[in-house]
Amino acid sequence: MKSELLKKIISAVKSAEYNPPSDFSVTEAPKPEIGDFATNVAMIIAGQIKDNPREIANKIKIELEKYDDIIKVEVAGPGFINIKLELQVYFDELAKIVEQKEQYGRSEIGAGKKINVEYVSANPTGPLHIGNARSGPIGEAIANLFMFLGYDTTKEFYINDIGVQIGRFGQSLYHWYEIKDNVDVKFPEEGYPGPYIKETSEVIQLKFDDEISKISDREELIKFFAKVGLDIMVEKIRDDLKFAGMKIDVWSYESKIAEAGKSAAVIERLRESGNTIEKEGAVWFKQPDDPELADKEAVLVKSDENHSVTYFANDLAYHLDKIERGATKMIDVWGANHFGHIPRMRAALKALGQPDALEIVLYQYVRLKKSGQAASMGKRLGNFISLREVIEAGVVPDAFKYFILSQNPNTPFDFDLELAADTSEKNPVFYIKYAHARICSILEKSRGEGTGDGTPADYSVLNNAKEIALIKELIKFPELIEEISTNFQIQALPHFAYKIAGLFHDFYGSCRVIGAETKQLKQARLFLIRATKYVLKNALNILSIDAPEKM
RNA sequence: GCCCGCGUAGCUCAGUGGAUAGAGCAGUAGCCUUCUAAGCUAUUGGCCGAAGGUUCGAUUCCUUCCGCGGGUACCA
Repeated sequence: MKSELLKKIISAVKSAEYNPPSDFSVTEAPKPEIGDFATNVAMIIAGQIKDNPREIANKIKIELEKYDDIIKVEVAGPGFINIKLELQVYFDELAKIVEQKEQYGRSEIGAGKKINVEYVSANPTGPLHIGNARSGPIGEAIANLFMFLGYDTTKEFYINDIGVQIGRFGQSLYHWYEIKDNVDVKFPEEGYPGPYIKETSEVIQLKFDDEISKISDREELIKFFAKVGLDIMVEKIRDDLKFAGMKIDVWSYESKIAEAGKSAAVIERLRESGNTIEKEGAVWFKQPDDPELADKEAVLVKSDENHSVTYFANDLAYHLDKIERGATKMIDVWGANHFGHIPRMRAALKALGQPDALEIVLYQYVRLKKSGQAASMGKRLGNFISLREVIEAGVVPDAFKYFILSQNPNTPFDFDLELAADTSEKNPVFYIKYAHARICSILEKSRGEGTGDGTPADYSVLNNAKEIALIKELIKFPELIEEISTNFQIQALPHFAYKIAGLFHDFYGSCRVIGAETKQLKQARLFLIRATKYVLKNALNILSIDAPEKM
């Protein structure tokens, strides 16, 4: 709708004999009484040609008034042009929602394209805490959104099951076994301090009693503890995600990428194309010829005795693996601690001929708030709140998702568990769900009364301001979805759903549907609330939030 | 030190080069013989971190400073 208006404005500007500027805006008018849309085009032109903006606006106004579906054009303030459209334009769009039903807002722009969304990917050295869990709803929603736009979408979790951290994890678990024979043994210096480590170690000792007794070598035992501990943690993470209503399609293991020789192959490819150097006993990624890549050098193969491969090299191999599996675009949802990883990944992918394949959505870490003080949280710090704790404390999964998704991923936030549990039932998500349930209830009560598919309603009886306001908001849905698919500002979607719910509740309060004054009005309103239901349901589906028929 | 992000109501956060800066929670006062009161109505609350600059117009863009977080690993 807005894009059509944009075309008309450009052509009106031309008719008024001005050059349309490239960067003017068309926005919703600040108040419905003023108009539907407002544009600053005249002021931008005025700035360019040093002329009076109101005069320019008046000339454009004359041209705009020639369009049939524009009923009022006004020049206001310093040179805004406020435009009011024929209501029929909105009714036509409403008819489209009713006609397309759950398909409204869907598109085929993604047809034939494959997207891989990688999210959570928490280190399997502990349970899923709300820092990592923040990426869950974000990744889930982004993946759903692309699916909605017709992309073949895969949701993926990458498990970093090898490397230094896993070694420390194994040592930490082993410690609680070793200490039983030797009370003086010290906890590993960079071990994982959380109490779950001791609990997990005891579970392992009990469950794998036989196996443990057969291993005598200390290093082998540590490896054993790491391996089974890892399986336990992955299972736990899987359960927790499921518990919170999130569904991962593919679980990929770093070890499998490495064992399949994919990391070695990537390193070899980079070597052949002249993108590596050897120094200090290690192999580095380096590309001094390209000014963009020149300072992005990073180690691929370590100088240690095993010449072990870095996380970076494995991650590169992993991303190429996703491309090999068919992904035309990869979206990674990464925590802020991966910030430093971005430039070298981009640089190396560019060197490998995949400069545009990777999009990264960065989210800031959640801080823990206790008695007014906020503190960083992490597995290595040992002071975190797990996702499960949050849910068990009374924050229902849908409320958690809404809470996370309604914020810009790039904004850090402070989480207060008690407050969250306390206010969970007051979470705005219920306001949205309630709107959906209310609609379902009305539709149920009026079943068989002209809501059938083939009955076109005469929408022109909808002339209440609340009805019009609701329609005007509903029809923004398709453009909003497409916008988010390019800017990843997912928080706009929950806010949109909330606004729809608010407009509906408002409408509900002053307009009767079943008891409407005339039959025509009742029918038109039934169609209006059906349209509202489709849009709400689609939005909630994308957010991975349940849309209940009853509450 | 250097690089990136953030700083908006008591709390948690939206928002934007434009016309009076928003929401939830918290507070105050009302509304259920009527399609679900998980709702509605009214109301309190802000030098949009500070100072400069660009602009017809800055909370938004630029510079400096302050505060917080992250990065600056042969951790992930």
